[in-house]
This record gives sequence, structure tokens and C-alpha cells, in this order.
Amino acid sequence: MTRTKPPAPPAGEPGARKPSRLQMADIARLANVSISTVSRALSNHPRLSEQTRERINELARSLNYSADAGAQMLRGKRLNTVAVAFPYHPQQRQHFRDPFFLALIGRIGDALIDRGYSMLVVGVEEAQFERITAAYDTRQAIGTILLGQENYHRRINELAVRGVPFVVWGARLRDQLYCTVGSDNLLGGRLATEHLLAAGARRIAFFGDPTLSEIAQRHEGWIAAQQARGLTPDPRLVRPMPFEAEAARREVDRLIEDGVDFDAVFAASDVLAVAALSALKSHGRRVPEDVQVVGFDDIPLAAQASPALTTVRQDLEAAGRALVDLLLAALDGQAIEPLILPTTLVVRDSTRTPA
Amino acid sequence: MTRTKPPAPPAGEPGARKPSRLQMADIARLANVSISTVSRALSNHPRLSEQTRERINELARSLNYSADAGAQMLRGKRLNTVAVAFPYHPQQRQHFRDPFFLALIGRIGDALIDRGYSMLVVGVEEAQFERITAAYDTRQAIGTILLGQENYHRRINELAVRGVPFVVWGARLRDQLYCTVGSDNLLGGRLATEHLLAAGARRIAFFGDPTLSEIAQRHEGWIAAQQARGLTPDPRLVRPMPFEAEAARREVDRLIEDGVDFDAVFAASDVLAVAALSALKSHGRRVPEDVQVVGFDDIPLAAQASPALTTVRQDLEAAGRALVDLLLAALDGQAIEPLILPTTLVVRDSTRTPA
DNA sequence: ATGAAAGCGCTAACAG
DNA sequence: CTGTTAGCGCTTTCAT
Repeated sequence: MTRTKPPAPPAGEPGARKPSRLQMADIARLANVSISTVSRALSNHPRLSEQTRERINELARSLNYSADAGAQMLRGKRLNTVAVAFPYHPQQRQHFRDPFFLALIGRIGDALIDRGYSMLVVGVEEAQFERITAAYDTRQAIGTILLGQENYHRRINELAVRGVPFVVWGARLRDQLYCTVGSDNLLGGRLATEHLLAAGARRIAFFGDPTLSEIAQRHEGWIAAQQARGLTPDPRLVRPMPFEAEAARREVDRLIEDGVDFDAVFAASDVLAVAALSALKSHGRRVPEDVQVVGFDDIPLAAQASPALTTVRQDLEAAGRALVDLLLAALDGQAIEPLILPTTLVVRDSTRTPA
Repeated sequence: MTRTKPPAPPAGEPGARKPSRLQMADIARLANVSISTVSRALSNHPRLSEQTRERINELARSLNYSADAGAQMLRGKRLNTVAVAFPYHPQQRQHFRDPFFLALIGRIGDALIDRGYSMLVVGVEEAQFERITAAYDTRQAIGTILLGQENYHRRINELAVRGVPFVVWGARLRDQLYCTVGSDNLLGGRLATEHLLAAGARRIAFFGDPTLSEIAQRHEGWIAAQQARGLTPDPRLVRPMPFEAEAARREVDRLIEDGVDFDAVFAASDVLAVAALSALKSHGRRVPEDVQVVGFDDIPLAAQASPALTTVRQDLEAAGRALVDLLLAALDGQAIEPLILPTTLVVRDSTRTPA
């Protein structure tokens, strides 16, 4: 009953050709003009009688005709598609399930629509990282927004050397040959940690994987804030883990089992922080009385957690716009510079009021 | 410093052509073979000496050569891109900010990657609904997954008549000419409402826009469950609203201001339910003691809300897989049938224990 | 096992 | 103002 396929070809006829898709020549024939006239009409070429133009456009619309993008491109027309690419880990599939990542994609999508572009989302297995620009290489997209700098700095630099147009969401690094847009992670780490220290915390655990550039910067902020107070962070308080709720729960367990003393957690993402919240609760530790918790991102989850999560806010709206605008500017031949967006502390109920 | 543009052309030379992109002819020249040999090597044509094939592939890889997808397509090669399209409302921009919608996109993305496809995300202003298949019409995508049946049933039927390949996420409707994948909304509405009634609720407000097909079915479930108990729902308890947290808060205010008596809320999405939760709290109503609340979707937010939200779970993983598989099956010439996925009630703390 | 050549659907000179 | 024509970069017969 439900048909989504084109109707079968009129197979009875003798010279039955494939029911090939409508094309310019068909429109031309029906309108009694040449193909070039149709081409010109559809692209609103100026020197063409308004009447003809009108008539042809009308006809094309009524027949639902759209020009073949491949053929147009071959003739040099620029496509309106931007690739959003990221390294995909088939095992964990974290990206497409991570609320922060999805929200970022959403904001990029908004920004692209505003500018009249569509978004080709490409997940690339890390083993074939060079394929991250595959959509550009095959000319399906005019440029790439790379999400997930992770620890691919070296390989991203190689891409830049190749002269491929792209912009990266991530941390600004010393010797980078590419353009990044990212939050001020160092500041975020400092703000979170200072807030915890001011509220009386002395042994702050760090949850997150410092081999990832952005997390490394949050980690640095964590160190810097403590050193500014003359404190030397206990290395046992650094708990490397992927961005998965399960990991945070496990580390809370371990911390407690191992008898490591801690009175606060600074988690590198809200997902980790919220998971820590519930793990702490199940161990009978009260938040914020016994253990204070600060997250990172400020996704909607944070405000709804119980207790509501104190966190470091990233401005995704600005991020999406900046990534898109910088890429388009670069494609336009302009020189572009890395951009660091401010982070702000959002104080809620998972931390105590500073004395 | 940061360069994302290709290097300037070697402008000094006399016959300085554009630094055009590497193409098959270049590989052919460098490998001392004909273009056709390169083409065959790259597509692993069988009758070709393994040695030549190897050598050419190696060369192409080392030069980062990728064939132009437009040209390939023109020659009849099938592209590996599926469009995911949805009606876009520029004012509210709800879609790209809605956690449920984003999660659904994520699951579709996972399923597509698994099958080796990439995902072209296209937002289309509702005024030009026909453009929903633009990516297919221009042959940038082989088919379309339409998200957001909303109240476009008529127009979607027209698409089907056109013979365009697509699959829709949404409600199964009587006279549909297209294939849908959707949750069992009627069941979900019934489960939620029965649970509330069993827990003693008698005046259950309905939050959501029943002009949208899926919501209409949840609404029907709400009615059916009450009628099964011989109750006639008070029409004033139906509060139509868009999928925005702000709207839910406003309706809670209004319900209370207008003095409408209610002891439960069944919201058509978790976002609405969670917003209702906090609005009720700010009016001094206790959940679940004074007012019970049930949501829909079971996004991560639901479990974290306080009190944790009782909700109707949709199986997004199954949804993403089904949408992709059905579209691919249809493209493969198979007949496909609408699919309704089961919904389940997840009982948490925003409802009372049934007596 | 490899090469020559035709042509996919379109755009943009160049003519008229 | 409109039509004719030459390719865009590739795949694929058909020859060799």
C-alpha cells in the first residue's frame, strides 16, 4: 500500500527508455526554447525577457524540476553545503549521544540555515582521520567544521598544510596552523576551582581526560587556582575518564573505596557532574554539605539536577555562529584568527556559599 | 598566521593556470597510464593487474586525491548521502534546540554511519514545504528522512504522489500514502493517564498542541483512559501549547489564575513536564502530593528532574534504525510498511504509588 | 590488461 | 534577446 518508489516505467512501449528524471532539455522542449534559455531563466540571468523567464520558471516549478547539483558543480557553481565532521568511535558512540555535542551541532545548524547553507554531518572513524575532509575532497561540501580536536593536533596541522578549508571547535594550542573557536577553558577551570576553594573545599577531585586538549586546559585552571592559594593538588585526585556517565559513577566508587579523601568534585562536563551527584548520593554523601560539585557546559540537564548543578557555562550560540562565520570568511579569502569565547560561572545549589 | 586557504597560485609563470584541484588526469600522467586505468584502479575493477591497481591507489592516496562526486554522479554512480529534512520555523527555532529532536537526529546519524552513509541535515521554511526534498531533487541525496510530520499530512501525501523516496517520523494516519515510523502515541497517552488515574488523579490537565498528529494521538489516549473509567474530561483542562518550556510555565500560571481545579498534568513532552514541575513548585504546589506530573519521551532530563519525572519512553534507538532501514529498503525497490514502535511507562517520583 | 572516445546534465562563451 | 557549441571530470563501452 504505502508507496515511496517512483511508479514502474511504462514498460509496454517499444523504445521504452528508463523513466529518467526530468531535465533541462525536457523543460526546453515543453517551453519551445533552447536549453540555454532555460538555464538562464532558472538562474535569473538579466538579459532575458521577463516574460520568458517567468513562463519558464513557472513551468519548471509546476513540474517540480530542480537542476542536477552534480552537473552544476561540474560547471563551476558553488554548492551551499558545509560539512560538520568529527572523529567517530564506533564502540562508545559517545558523540551522537552526548547532549553537549548535539546542542553544539544544533547551534551550528541554526547558524548555517541563517546563512543559507545546509549541513552535511560526517562521522569518521579515527583510524582514517584524513577522511575527515572527505566531503570537501569530493566536492560535496565547500568546507569543513571539525568538531573534536581531541588529541589530533598533529594530524589537524597536517590538514592545514594541505590547504584544505576548515575551522576547528577546540582549544587554542601553541603551534597550531589552523583556526580554532573554543571556550576559555583555562578561565573556566579557574573559576570553578576558585569558587570551590572560596566555599571551603580543600581536596578537589578532577574528573575528565586531560589528554584531550580542552580538558587539559580545564585541568590547568584547576591547578592554577590551587597554586594561587599556595596549595599543591594531590595527583591522586586527578581521575582521568571518558565523557560517559558510567565512568563518573565508577570513579566516585573508586575514590571512596580507595579511601582517598575529597571534599569536592570539578567535572569536565555536566554529564559527568550529574552522574557524580547521584553516585555520591548513593554513597550517603550529601551535596553540597559533604562534597561540593561543579560541572562544565551548562546544558539544560544542569539546572534540573538535584541539587541544581553549579557549572561553567559555554556560549554555544556564539560558538555556532563563530564557527560558521569564520569558515565562510576563510572561503571568502579573508585571513581568520582563532577565537576564544568567554566562560562564566553559574552558581546553583551543588556548591556552598563562599564564606 | 593561521592559514586555512590554499596557497596562492604560482603566479610567476607565464602560462599560470589556476591551481585547479588535482584530478584523475594528473594521477594518470604521473602513473604513466591512461585515465581509464586510473578510474578502474580506484574503483577496484577486477580485470586490472593487481600491481597496477596497487601502484595507482598508493599514488592517489599519497596525493590525497579523491574523485569529484559531482562528476561521478553525473556518470551514474550512487551517492552515499541521505537527507534528514524538517520544517524549520525561523522565529522559534525550536527544532535545533529541542533535546528530543536532537537525540533523534543523533540516533539516525548512528544508524546511517553504521550503514556507511552520511547525513545531510536540511531545515526548510514551512512556506516552501515542497523544498523538503530539495536535496533529493538536486541529486545531492538519494532519499529523505522527514522529521516533523506536524500538520503537513496533506502536503506529505503530495510528495508521495510525486514518487519521491522518503520516510517520515510521525503518526500513522488513516489515508496516508507514505511510510511512517513512530511511537505508539495512543498507547503512551493511555498508559500515562491510566497510571495517574490509578494513583488517584481525577482532574488531569493535558499540555500540548493537539493539532499536531502525534500529539493528537497522545491526547486521544488521555481521553480514552478517562472514558474507560466513565469519566468525561473537562475541556478546560486541555491546554494547547508549543513545545517550549516557557509555554508550559505560562499555562500553569494561567490554570491557577483562572481557578481551574487540577490534580495532575500529562505533558506531551518531557521539556514541557519539567517546566511544569518548576512552575508548580513556585506556586507552592507539591509534586506529587498536590499535583502529579507525567511527561513524554524519557530524555535524560527526565531522570534528573526533581522530583524525577514519571514519563512515557520512546525508543529512539529503534526509531533511528527503522527510519534508515526502511528508507534504504524502499530505495532497494522493496515495498515498505509503516512501523509503530512500542512506548513504555517509566515510573519515577512525580506520580504517587497507585493505591 | 589497457587505451580511446563518447557522453552524463549543465553553464557560459560566442554568435547571431 | 536567444540559440549553438564546447567542455566541466568522470565512467564505461568498445577496441586493441
